[in-house]
Amino acid sequence: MNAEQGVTGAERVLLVLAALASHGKAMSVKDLLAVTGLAQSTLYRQIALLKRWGFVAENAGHYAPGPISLQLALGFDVNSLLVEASRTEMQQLARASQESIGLVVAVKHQVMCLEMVDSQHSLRCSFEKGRAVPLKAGASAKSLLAFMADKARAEVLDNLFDNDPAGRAAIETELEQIRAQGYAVSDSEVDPGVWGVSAPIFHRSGRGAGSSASITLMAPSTRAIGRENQFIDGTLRTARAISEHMQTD
Amino acid sequence: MNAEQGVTGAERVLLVLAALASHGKAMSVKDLLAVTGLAQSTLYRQIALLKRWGFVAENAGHYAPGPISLQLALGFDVNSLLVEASRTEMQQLARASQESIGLVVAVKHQVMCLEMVDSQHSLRCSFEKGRAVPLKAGASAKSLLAFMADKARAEVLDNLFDNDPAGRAAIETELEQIRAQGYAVSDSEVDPGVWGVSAPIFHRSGRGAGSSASITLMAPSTRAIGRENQFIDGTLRTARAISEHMQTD
DNA sequence: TCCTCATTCCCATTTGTCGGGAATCCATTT
DNA sequence: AAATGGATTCCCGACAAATGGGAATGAGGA
Repeated sequence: MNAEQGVTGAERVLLVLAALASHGKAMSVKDLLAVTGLAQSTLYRQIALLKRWGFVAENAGHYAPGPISLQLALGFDVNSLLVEASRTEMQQLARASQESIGLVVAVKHQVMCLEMVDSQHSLRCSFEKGRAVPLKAGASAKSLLAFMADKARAEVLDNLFDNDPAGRAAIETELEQIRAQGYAVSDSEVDPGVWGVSAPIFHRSGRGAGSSASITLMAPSTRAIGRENQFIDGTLRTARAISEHMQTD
Repeated sequence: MNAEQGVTGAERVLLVLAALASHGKAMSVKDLLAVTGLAQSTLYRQIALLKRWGFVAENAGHYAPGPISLQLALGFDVNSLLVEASRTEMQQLARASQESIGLVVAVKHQVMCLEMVDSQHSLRCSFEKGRAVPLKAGASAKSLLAFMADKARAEVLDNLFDNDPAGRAAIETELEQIRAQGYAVSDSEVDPGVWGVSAPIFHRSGRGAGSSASITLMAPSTRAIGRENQFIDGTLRTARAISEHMQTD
């Protein structure tokens, strides 16, 4: 039994990198101090290290991910079986539904978009590859939470709802229901006017049989009215199809 | 045993990440052991850490960059003043020359492509964003080496030519000449049939006034014949224009 | 069945890291 | 010009944490 909570040693470097990644724009040292909670001298040491390796770049006192990030992203794309296996199915669903389809995963306490096939409508919901939002609300987040490993879920919820036992309880029961029905729905839960449905992809990674990826369909609420079942159905079917690809490969 | 001296603590994590980044495809533990020179137990500890944070992903015993890479890449794009400042100029040069233009930087011991504007010809030279090659040969590499800080150059050359004093001496004098003329040229030096010219971009980052980025024009050797001066000229002009943008900001 | 490779554990040792605080720089502001 | 505030670097003793050797286990492959 490992006590995993204390931010120790090497973890501090990753803490800084992760902070830069999720912040979305260049951060000052002050920002980083606040976000990471590191001591000043420690922070500077980590920054220097990361800079030396090309993991962060500096612009006049502001820090952002460095050039090696591009290389990493390239490596991710090339090697992601999941994205590979999903692309075709996602395109089919996009064509059939005429709405936007996303492939999302849970990373730490965020839901991140790995791949996106946009709707052709001029009014469309979208999301960039690599963009992330808190793993807290919305169809994607709920679907991911519902079907992730119990321990991992507890860890996330402990963190995101530590000051809100009521909200915590509410989401727990909602997740229970989502597990029962096999998908999650949201309406204007994160962004007003956006309706979404998300279903889990199961891939047996190693021993665990959990899920940490989902397929999400997003549509303007106005276009979703009356077509909820069609959308839900298609999303479920797509997620299942991808799950099967992941088994056999 | 590690050839380098400075591999300490937190650096080991980055060592693993960097190895995955530059390898280009998923690596087995055995590969990583060989490349990083770490002890088995240490390596596994680093991998576990990186996995926990989403920096690496695993597929049946093979490791590759994880999803957070996409987020990092996004952050890099958004915040790279250099790329921002270069894009327009690069497009102009591409239009004028009808050849491919790349923006490259030196990262550790590699030359990495940050941005690329492709030629319209069906026979074209190209290079993906994020792709990297050894900082050893070719117009881009030589231009970067020639104009980088003395200490950094020494560090790279010490490393890449440690078994080849003759090659080391040869490139030193070549770099000398490149510094004098302000640009580097190559012909079939890395890839057969590819001609290239590369000129440095100067940006005063902090106190140092060195350069670590270059603009490179690449063309099939056959199309370069007789147009060398035109290409060299255009590349120099473009690099200078970008340098100026970087000053005034 | 034997051998290779992946993965996990244990533990004594030592090595590197942490962070408080102060000193520098630098660019503005007053 | 002096002062103010942020960024950045340096120093150093105490402490905790990481290292890696080795062995054990599991899974395939040949």
